[in-house]
Amino acid sequence: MPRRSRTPFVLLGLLSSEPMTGYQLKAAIERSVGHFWMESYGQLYPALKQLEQQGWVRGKDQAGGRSRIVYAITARGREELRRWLREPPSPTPPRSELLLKVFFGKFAGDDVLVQQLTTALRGAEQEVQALTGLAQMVASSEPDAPELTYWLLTVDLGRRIAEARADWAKHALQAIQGEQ
Amino acid sequence: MPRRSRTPFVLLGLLSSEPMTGYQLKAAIERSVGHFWMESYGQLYPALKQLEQQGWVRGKDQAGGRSRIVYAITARGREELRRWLREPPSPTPPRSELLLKVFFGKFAGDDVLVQQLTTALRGAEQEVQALTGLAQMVASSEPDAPELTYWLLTVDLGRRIAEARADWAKHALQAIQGEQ
DNA sequence: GGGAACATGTAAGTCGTTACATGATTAG
DNA sequence: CTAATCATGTAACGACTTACATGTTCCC
Repeated sequence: MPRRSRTPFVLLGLLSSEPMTGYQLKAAIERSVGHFWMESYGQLYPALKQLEQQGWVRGKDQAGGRSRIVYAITARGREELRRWLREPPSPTPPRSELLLKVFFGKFAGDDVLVQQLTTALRGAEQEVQALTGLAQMVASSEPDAPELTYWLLTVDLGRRIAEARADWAKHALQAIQGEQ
Repeated sequence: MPRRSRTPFVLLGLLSSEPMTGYQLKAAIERSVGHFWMESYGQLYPALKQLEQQGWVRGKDQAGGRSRIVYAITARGREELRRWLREPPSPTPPRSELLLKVFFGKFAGDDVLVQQLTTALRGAEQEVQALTGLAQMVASSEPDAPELTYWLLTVDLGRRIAEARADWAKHALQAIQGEQ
């Protein structure tokens, strides 16, 4: 059984707050869940059409002017979103290219590995910075938004994982260099 | 440009140690890098054929008896592996279904979210246990293997991230339940 | 007038999983 | 003899990315 796409549910989730066009949905994804989820137009527009066929959203062609289709979630759509939210997340097969390069590190020499780990450390530290900054910015600009708690939680997991990666990279560098 | 498959390099990496059949490679992947990487036969066998066409591995048909093709890495293959090991890992687009469910949690009710987070906490704790046990088992059974350091490092990142997820889940549960 | 942003979509191609098909060998 | 393991592969399908194509509207 092929793993099911979660694109429809991202769209339903965002349309639960307010009706939007496909283009606006793309922007909303980047703004709100962009730090842990992304969609391309090639996924988004076909998914919207399918959602409409299923009756989970309704699209209104804006008459006159620029071509625009504003999509709104239906009662059925809300129901299906709630059903999906109750399901346990399907386990993602873990894949880390960095770890592959660590594991086979001996075949390229420890200097290469040190280089990779240093870059990874920098990257992880930058991500910690970026997510910390993001959280502060949004928390101060929209301190009363009701969904703020949930949003902050999503940023927090990203930050904790980035911190774990940074700590690990430091540890790994010590283990490699200390051994030489 | 489409993202390049890393399957060939996993195979090259494992064949760097010793020649193997496709079937043995599958088992070796599970044993060694299975906690952060997996391959299916549907990827593996075609990849081996392509690697042979490129001259990065050489396959020897076992004459007589059961049909077996033992693959060995070539000098060219080692070169290409080293080249790949020097390249920075291509950034993986982050996708977390759990975070999606947290972010849209309000649409299903906090009780659903608590359920999801509790399951996630249990899962993360189990993973910490499993990886800790794995590290101890291998470290004690093969204490002198030269590649042990590298292997332990890969397990360690997994463990740290699982710990971060567990800590986060606890924090999230407090944030949700404390708010009610 | 021109460039940025708004807006919708498709075509081609890769990646990857799952399920199926087939058969030989070995251990009990 | 028979079940597990060893062994190789393919077909079908779905997910996803990238690049392309096209046109409008707003702001300077």
